[in-house]
Amino acid sequence: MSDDKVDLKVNKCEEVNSCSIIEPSSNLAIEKQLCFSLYSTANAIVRAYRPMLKALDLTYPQYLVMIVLWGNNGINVKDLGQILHLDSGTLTPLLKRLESKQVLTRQRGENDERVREIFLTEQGINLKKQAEAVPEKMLCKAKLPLEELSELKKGCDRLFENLTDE
Amino acid sequence: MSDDKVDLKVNKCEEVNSCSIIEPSSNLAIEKQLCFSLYSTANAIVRAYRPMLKALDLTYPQYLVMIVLWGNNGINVKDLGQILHLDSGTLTPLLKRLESKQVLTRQRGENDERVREIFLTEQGINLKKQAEAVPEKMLCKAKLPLEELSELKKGCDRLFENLTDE
DNA sequence: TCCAATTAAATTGTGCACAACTTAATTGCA
DNA sequence: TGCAATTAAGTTGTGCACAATTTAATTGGA
Repeated sequence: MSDDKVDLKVNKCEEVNSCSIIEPSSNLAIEKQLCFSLYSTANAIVRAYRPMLKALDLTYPQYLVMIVLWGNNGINVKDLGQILHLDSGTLTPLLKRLESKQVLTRQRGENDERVREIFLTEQGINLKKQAEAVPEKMLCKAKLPLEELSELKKGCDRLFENLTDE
Repeated sequence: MSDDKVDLKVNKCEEVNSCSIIEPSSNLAIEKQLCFSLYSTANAIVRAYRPMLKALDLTYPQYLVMIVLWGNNGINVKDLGQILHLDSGTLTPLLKRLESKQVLTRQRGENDERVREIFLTEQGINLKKQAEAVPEKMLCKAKLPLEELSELKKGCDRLFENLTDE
């Protein structure tokens, strides 16, 4: 039975000539799906960060929030969410956990009581020094030339844009 | 509304191709961006699948499991996990949810009582017909040439391998 | 043969990610 | 000016992902 429509096989539609008709096994099929590769790689990235970030007592999403704050101290939840593509349902509990770790505080906006402004504590500011070692370690783990990583990023960004703007 | 504050360091580096304010090393900055892009794109993919899979009453990880089963009916949890790069802590509850939806059954291996073999029900087998429409819709949403999607997949696979084999 | 080591799943607990909804403050316009 | 519409954040509930641990079955070597 032909599986050629069950999977988003990047190779399938390439031309009628190539591969998909030859081996319609579902195992192989799933290995041909871009979405599955991207999903698995994102999981692998979070796994790879985990031991490095453990020393900072941060998860990967928490690390992303801290990176934004190191450059935008006092940012509010909405703007933070626009940068990280996350909503308040994700950010509010995450920020509360970071607050309980004493790396930031969440203060009400003076002009607008609805807004929460996020400020780094001294501890949060100091964490940046340790964090600066992380990307290098990650680059080591990736074991790919910068040019290739850069191309990969461009592809992800283009796909993200297309999936996001409707 | 100037977005250049919102359009954080993490994104600035792509144009400058050199260091950001927060990250002194250009290489590290670029690398960091890739992980964030990939992570955000994976989230966007799951979001994009959601409305399409809702008609099948499946989540994206459940859909992946079903794809494997449509090609490997009777597979056990360990082998399923190796294909999908997921462990029993993720799969066991997921499979129980699929079982409660009556699309599969989980049976003990005859030769080895430790093993769980997963079998599709009639309902599960029939679901494949509806699922066959999904990949094409996804391809539409991606709005990118197949050649570019194929390159993107190759990059993800290479990165996944490097992050995974230690 | 026996029992320690290994193996396959399951369990427990934490932390996202997000849909759907609620709460409360602000805005705008009739 | 008053109040409906909008907005920002928070809440609730579901379902992953995964580390760490547990349970139970199987294997293998002394």
